[in-house]
Amino acid sequence: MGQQKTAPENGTRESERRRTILRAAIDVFARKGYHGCRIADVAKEAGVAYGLVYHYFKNKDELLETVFETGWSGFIARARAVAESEGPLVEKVRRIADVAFEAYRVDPRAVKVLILEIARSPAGARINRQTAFVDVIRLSAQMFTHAKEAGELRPDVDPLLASALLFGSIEMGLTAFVVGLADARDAVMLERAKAQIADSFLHGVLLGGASSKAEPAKHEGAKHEPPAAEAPGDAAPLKREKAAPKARAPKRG
Amino acid sequence: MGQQKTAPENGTRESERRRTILRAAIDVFARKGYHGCRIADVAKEAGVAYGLVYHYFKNKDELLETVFETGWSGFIARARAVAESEGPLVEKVRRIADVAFEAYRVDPRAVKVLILEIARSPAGARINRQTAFVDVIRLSAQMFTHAKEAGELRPDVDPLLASALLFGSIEMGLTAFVVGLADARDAVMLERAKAQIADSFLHGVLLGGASSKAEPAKHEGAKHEPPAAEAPGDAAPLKREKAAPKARAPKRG
DNA sequence: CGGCTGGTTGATTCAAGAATCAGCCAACCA
DNA sequence: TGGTTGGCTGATTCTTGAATCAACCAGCCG
Repeated sequence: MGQQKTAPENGTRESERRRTILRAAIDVFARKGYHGCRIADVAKEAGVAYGLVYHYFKNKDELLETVFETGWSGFIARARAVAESEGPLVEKVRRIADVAFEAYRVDPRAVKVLILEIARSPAGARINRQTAFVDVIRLSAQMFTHAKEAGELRPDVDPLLASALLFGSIEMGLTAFVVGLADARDAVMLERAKAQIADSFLHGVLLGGASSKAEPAKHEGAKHEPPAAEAPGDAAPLKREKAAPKARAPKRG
Repeated sequence: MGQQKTAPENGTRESERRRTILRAAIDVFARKGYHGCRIADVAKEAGVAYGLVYHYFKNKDELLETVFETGWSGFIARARAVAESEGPLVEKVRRIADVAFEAYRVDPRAVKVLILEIARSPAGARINRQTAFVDVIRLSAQMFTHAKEAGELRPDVDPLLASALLFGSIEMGLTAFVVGLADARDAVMLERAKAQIADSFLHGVLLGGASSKAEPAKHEGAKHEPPAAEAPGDAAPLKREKAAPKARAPKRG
């Protein structure tokens, strides 16, 4: 019984096929959404027989669950590493934003599924999903608690809420890209969005508030001056044209 | 043809029954999620025959759509009113947070559905949903653009992104309650959360940043001192116990 | 009173698609 | 070479639940 169905157990002994299917699932979910696609779609995308999906995954739910765990565990591990590391809060917040945006840059599809399908979705919340989501927030809440004790935070700031706000900002920032509100094809924009999220969260948006002056805006030593792309003609340089994705037609044959 | 099926037309001439069904739909969606419930559930909840649902709504999708429009239109109208009003940005931001939290206080179920089911959900994005969501963000982005021109915003802040962040914060703040991370039964907590969201967004969370000193923290003239409930023992006063909601068992008879 | 109208009912129909299963085939071993 | 194993196949079965529809009933009008 060194290898039974639906259980890869040891991460390494994971069949090539299984991974192919998982990848296909991510792509299909990202394209049509969990409910909007059939197992057949996943199988086809993976170039594999319908039945094989069930060889590797107990059912459709487990498939989504696995997609989730795969993607999420990576993120949470990195986030945890940052949260539990030593250093000033300012730095940590920036690095957390980093982690999230880097994940998006590397695999936007996966992030899309995570954000759109899993993070919320109460339906079939058989698994952690919510729990896992809540975990990161708790995790970083601890970070804020420590920061507060160290006098880095305003005393009237609630750590749990601050944590929720940080991730809310990050999530919505990413959502803007996922949804096409902002152009995701431009790496510079991702970079700027990331920076602004951290900055706004830390210093607020008001003119009066300490601008990034107090801190080097970038910890990569790059531009201190906004890039030329910053055309002030239109006030929303992140905006762009985008055709709405075509939804599947109603069933009627 | 003064009144054909599935079309209430004039808001006022809306049959009592129709409203009952809509209400039931909100409750059931909030409890089980859109995909997790059958029309039969809605009918039962409304105390109405199965078929009647189809008398008033073309199909399940239209039902969700209507729930959405009903709830959302109210919110967007208020938000727009605030965004387009005169006054300092600080005030506007606070009032927008107000609108959102007030909506939640009045009808948490409806807000839950809006947040969990509709705002995201790419599946069946037949209608606006996303679009509508995007609209509010665009709307408030204009507000930020004006504020920026008026010199109220830091120059390096992108209006569109700022808007996304504000609503991201609000949404995640509410989500914390929806999900049970924070205790929603306490009006004081809602009040505090609301205040902190606006404050953090405006001034940031750092100690160095201008605290709410520059502005009266509350525009309702109420408590300037945090209530006694503010036990500093645990660093996360918003936390509370909560049993996980029971999910429907897997189909297997 | 008897027939018409329109809201109401819920059993029946029907399609979608999840899950199963009987077996195929390639590799490997005796 | 014949037999065994196990990844793999995809037509078939079965369940679920959306949508339909024929009949019902209450009020109303002629």
